[in-house]
Amino acid sequence: MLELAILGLLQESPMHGYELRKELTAKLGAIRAAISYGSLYPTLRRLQAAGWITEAAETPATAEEIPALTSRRGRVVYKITAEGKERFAQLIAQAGPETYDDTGFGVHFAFFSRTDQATRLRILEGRRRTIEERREGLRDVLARAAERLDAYTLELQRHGLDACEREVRWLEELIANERSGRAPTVPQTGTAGGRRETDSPPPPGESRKERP
Amino acid sequence: MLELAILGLLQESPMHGYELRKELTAKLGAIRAAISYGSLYPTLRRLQAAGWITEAAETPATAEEIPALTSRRGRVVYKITAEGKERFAQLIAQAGPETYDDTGFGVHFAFFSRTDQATRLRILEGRRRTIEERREGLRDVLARAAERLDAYTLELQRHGLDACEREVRWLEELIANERSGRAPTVPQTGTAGGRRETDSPPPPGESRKERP
DNA sequence: TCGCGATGTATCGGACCGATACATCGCACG
DNA sequence: CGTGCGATGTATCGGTCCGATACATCGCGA
Repeated sequence: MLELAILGLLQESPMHGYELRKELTAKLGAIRAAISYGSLYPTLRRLQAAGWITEAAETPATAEEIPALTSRRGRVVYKITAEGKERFAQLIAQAGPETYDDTGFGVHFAFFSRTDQATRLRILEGRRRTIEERREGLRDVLARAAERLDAYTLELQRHGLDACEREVRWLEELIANERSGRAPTVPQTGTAGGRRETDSPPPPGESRKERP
Repeated sequence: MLELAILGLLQESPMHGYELRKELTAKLGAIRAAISYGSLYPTLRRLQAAGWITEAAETPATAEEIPALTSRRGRVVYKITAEGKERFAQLIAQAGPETYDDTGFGVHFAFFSRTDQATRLRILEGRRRTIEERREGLRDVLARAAERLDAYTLELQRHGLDACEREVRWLEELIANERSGRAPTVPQTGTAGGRRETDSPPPPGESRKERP
């Protein structure tokens, strides 16, 4: 998952670790708290070893005369390679079961603008399926095992069930929009009454050489 | 987290691993998919080594005469010890930062009927704080960095923000109820219009059978 | 009788987290 | 003037948990 996210972000521009973490936090803030350096740096090393990213020298020109003194460590800027872009395209297109759990779906969704429409639709429907199953599980417990559980546990299940129903509706909207070729705009039920006028559908992205 | 959940469940009745997993899935279904055996069994071993739980022989009487033949492995039933109950009480009362993340809060909440009211209130307020901070982070991104992000990422943030606002409202209800000493009943906005008539606040002890 | 799905215990490699360490830079405050 | 502190920045370590896999038993229907 982290691998996919890093490859996706570096496709937008080269970055160093700290920056990557901030961007990651901004982009995935809705689904996870913050990426730990304890997973970020080892992953960067792994990606570099695999040849998907490379170090880009930070201040390449003006090579200082005295390199030995006060060995400045400096920032390490990474950029994606051609192989890395291929890897990203492959990861983004193939959908396993982990594509539909909370984190996996969030990461895939965050890069939907780099995903072709057929894949987007497949992922949205897979996610809907997953949430519907979770929802059915919760309904079962509430209907069949309610007397075994205390009031707090029941309230937790109710809240979870509500969240599932809400997410299914959200996914339905997105799927409908996707089918009709519109931008991912969902009628705002939330806070401010005003709805955003997102002006244009994202040009259906780099439509890779998917078979016509 | 798993440790706390196991200790809590075994306090209700002795169980073997498979059963434990099913109960865990039922009780925590709203917050996590299913506990992996790859973490369950090692944790059981750890808890046993620490003396919090012990093996309870499954078919103690009728010791078979031929123990060497066809060495039946059989189920391993665990029960909690007195030290285990102390450990549970200690874990449930102390609140660190991990108490307020999604999983941690869910596990604590699922055992609220074994938690005293002051601790319940503290945890609910801590959780609200955490979600409010997440909400502010999302609002910041939506207000300040919207033009940097694509339509899909924005939609993800909006959906996340909506979930945060919803959860804060839910927590407000629970906190209000807690303060007034009522049972954890939240006015149902969801599917079926009927509201449950939970008759009494659960006496802070083990109040098993809830409704008659 | 044969197979198959549910029950049941167990391990292994890997992903990710939280704590920690350490170094530099700019700047506010005394 | 210095000095301390928060932001920036890279890095490691131990531990928790997951997903895949293996293997054995039991009941039941074809």
